[in-house]
Amino acid sequence: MNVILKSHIKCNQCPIRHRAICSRCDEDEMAMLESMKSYRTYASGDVILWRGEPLEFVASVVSGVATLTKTMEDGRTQMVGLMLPSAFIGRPGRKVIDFDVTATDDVTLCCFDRVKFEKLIDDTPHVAQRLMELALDELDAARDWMVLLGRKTAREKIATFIELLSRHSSMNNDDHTKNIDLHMTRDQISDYLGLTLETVSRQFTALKKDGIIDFSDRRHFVVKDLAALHDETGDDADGGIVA
Amino acid sequence: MNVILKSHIKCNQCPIRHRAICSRCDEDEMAMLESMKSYRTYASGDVILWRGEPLEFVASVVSGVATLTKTMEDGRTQMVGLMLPSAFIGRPGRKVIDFDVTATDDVTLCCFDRVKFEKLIDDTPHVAQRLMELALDELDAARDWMVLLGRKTAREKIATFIELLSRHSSMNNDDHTKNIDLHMTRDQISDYLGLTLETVSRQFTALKKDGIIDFSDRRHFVVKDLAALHDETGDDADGGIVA
DNA sequence: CGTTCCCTTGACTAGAGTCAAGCAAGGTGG
DNA sequence: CCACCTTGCTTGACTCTAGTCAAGGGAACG
Repeated sequence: MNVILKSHIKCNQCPIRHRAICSRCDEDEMAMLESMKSYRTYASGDVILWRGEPLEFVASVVSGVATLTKTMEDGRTQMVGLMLPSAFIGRPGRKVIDFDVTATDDVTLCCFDRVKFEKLIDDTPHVAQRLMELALDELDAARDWMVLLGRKTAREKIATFIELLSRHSSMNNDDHTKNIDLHMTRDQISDYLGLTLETVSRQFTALKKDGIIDFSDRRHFVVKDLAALHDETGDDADGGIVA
Repeated sequence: MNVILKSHIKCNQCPIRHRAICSRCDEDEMAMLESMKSYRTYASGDVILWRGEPLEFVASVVSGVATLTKTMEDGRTQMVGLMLPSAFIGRPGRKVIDFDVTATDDVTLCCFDRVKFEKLIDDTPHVAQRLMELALDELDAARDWMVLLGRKTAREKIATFIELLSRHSSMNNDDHTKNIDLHMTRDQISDYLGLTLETVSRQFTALKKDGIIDFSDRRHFVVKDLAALHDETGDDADGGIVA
């Protein structure tokens, strides 16, 4: 469950120091942030924020993965964002958010009181600049995802998703033959890709039958043919659409 | 075709003065922007920027509507943004953009040299702050659109689209019974909604048969039953998902 | 007046959704 | 330690929505 901790990691030892909203800050600005921050941790599956709930804090993801989801009245759900470490949750100037934020892993957040943070932005241009960059990056990602949701087939969606995991995994570990962790259930993947869980399952099976991937267990797989995988994504040869 | 004009509208008479990237600027900052800007105009249908083309300028939409589209190798196209007056095109820190920008109406842009603008952002916090807000607004819109693309039925997509036009039109003109201009062809609408043009046409016909809308000609319609229209969007009663 | 563009409509198809049954792994309690 | 349950996943059979292919209408324009 949700635990609030006083800040105990020094900012200059923080794993997301170079990528988060603070990345452009100088020493004085860092000292200011350091005095304001507090950490919260959430267990896998915890809801971090409910849609419509008043937004008391904004936060950077320090470790773990959180998802943003929107649910329609009848229960249809669409994931609208995947928040990896260094991503920023919440927005200055808005008192509520209109999606649910959920921890898919154990998550640690570096939190700031929303009202104080809004004042900080006016005084600290480096934070606004970095927040602008992060928002524009998110926007690029959202636009790529719109192509996937609006135009790709189920097979292309799954191939794109696997390629994404594979690229992300090889950033941390350059052995391409290593098992990759799916992190999510079939149900969560279907919400991410705009499919049903049955279709996700069938497409995994199909890609396995075609020798493109192989599952060691339900949650871990190996990409056996990276080029063939890419051919199934619908993106062009140089990865253009993802750019 | 594309015409470049020296700036001739004074910023303090500009129609988007209060909403564009300059909205937070003081007099000195405005003078700076005024000296840098130039206008470009495009005719309906002109391509403003091709995907992959080096990005020489960034710009605000002053009048008219531009679209951002991504096209897959085999021609499948998805619109990923609709740029209305005050929207900002281009992003500091990126030399190319990975979508096409097209004028759907006659469009006037207020342009700034990209490199100069990037320097400006470092010196003018009010611009970075506003750009952050605009990016976050775009992000919210993109996330709503992801729900539409991933989870809504054809009928819900069309109803949402019509409601969007209707809301936008009543902002400028509060007579709800007035003809609303579609602005786009069926083909462009289908690219916006992730459908085919035939499905768009059929859903228009269906909504007309059900007495919810009525077409005066191919491009102009009236909403006859706003409540019934909303019921078809799939969004909840208070418009929650759009929030 | 013919051509082009845009749109509508019909007939058919296919891809993904729905409903349902059952399996496997892991956890729990007797 | 075994029986039982739960959760997550797979698979099959069937349905249905939206896509595809094709024909034709009507307005606009040269």
